[in-house]
Amino acid sequence: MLWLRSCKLVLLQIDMGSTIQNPACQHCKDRFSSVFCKAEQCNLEQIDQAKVCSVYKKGQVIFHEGAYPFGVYCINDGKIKLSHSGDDGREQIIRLVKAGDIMGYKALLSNERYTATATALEDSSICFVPKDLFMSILQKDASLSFEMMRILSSELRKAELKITHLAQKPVRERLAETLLFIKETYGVEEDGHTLSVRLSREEIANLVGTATESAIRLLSEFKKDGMIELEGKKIRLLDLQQIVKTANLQD
Amino acid sequence: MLWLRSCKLVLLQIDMGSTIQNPACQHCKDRFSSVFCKAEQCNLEQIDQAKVCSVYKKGQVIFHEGAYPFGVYCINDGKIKLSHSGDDGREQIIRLVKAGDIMGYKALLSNERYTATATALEDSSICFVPKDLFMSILQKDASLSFEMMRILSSELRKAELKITHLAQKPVRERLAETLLFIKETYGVEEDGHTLSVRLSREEIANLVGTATESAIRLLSEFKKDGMIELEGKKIRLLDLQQIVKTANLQD
DNA sequence: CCTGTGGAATGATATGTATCAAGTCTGCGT
DNA sequence: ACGCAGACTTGATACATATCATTCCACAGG
Repeated sequence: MLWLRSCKLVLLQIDMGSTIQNPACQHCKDRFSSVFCKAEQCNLEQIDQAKVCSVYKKGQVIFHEGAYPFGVYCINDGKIKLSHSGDDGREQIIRLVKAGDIMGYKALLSNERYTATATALEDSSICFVPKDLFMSILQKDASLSFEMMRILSSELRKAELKITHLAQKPVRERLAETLLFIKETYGVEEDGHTLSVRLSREEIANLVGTATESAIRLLSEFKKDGMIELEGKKIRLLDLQQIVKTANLQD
Repeated sequence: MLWLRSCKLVLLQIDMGSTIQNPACQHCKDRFSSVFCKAEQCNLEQIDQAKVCSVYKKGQVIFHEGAYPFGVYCINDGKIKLSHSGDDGREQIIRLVKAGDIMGYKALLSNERYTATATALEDSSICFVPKDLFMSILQKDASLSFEMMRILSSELRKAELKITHLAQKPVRERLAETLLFIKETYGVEEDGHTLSVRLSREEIANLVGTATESAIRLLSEFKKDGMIELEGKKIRLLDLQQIVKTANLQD
């Protein structure tokens, strides 16, 4: 019983991430692409004062499905996955989050518990803005509200498109689409081809919505067809045109 | 060439719906459940003045995927389906809209074209609020903005859940879930069992995300198992507990 | 009344994907 | 360097679901 409690304590510590010197929002390299770029200057300063910036190691959980939200998270640097865990334990990746993005706003706005778990895909530095402050600024700052609505609308549009594709497209097309989506989201390395995230095959499968083995098999096929190149977790998109064609995108 | 143009004119006329006596928002039976209930009184009056209420017949299209939005629609009475049409022409129903709900806000907020088509499931009376007015009120009225964000968040949550289920659950479970969803949305008739919408088998399939024949077959099974009763397009949910169990809902 | 039409139902069959079961590889801690 | 656990890969097989074809049925129009 004793070890259990101390174990929990350790976990808690891990979950908090380690607090680092707070970098000023005004100097954040993503201040022009983030939501907050729309906020009024005075509000931005308030956020800057109140926020807490932490570093999370790869694999660490930032927040858990079912937990109550106490604020929003703004990614300073790094890559995060947001995922639902289905009834049978299989996870479904709902969103990929990058620097400048915020997360955790949905639960906050609808005043419910988190419906997804946020996990760091690599070491990441993340700012936390407390609920009360965020909500009160949202009340006063129309352009921030507006930006939030824009983001929500855009996420909703993407989600609805994903529903349609999940219902109507075969795994092969969805996998090709997912590769393009990863490229859109996180970009490529200097060579212009290698995706700049390292995802496990299981994660790719959970993004596509299929079994791990199916994802592996199709990736091998793509490789055989010369569309991609595989080297461990590195994925190089060689023939982009062919991938787009395979994805069979119309809308 | 001439007949083509006149044909288009006729279609346009149909699409507009027929304008009727504008009922006052203040007397709308759904004014307490709609988004606008949160709007400040003065703004509500403005909306009331500017809105145009029209009647659409069953099967009529209110707006089309790909068209530009000029305002939001608020359902006064009736039932609407919102659907994507996939690449192969099959439609995916993404939302069922009822009295008091609004639609068309997503395209408006993200300033893009409609990504879905709205079709009346039965004769419906729908109010149209022009874009400029809606947007300008949104700028001033924080509580309306807030309510919009709440709605968007909630829709997003539902969409993400649907993604997970579509990826992980078999058709049988999704069909049961869909029946419950229809009940939640539109309710039942006086007998307490019969769903109060008439949907074609194809529409049910498009809601579940499966082939029409599969939906039909499973509905027959449900009937054989005594969970439901079928009579043409009427569906009676007899054994709710069993349906919930079949849906296998955990989250 | 017949007849045509569109939705509904059912059966036969094909096929994509999941699942199970071995293997192989790889990185990591000792 | 070793060995071990976890990730990856590949193959064999089962199964759910889509697809195609046919029949049935209700209903509207001539």
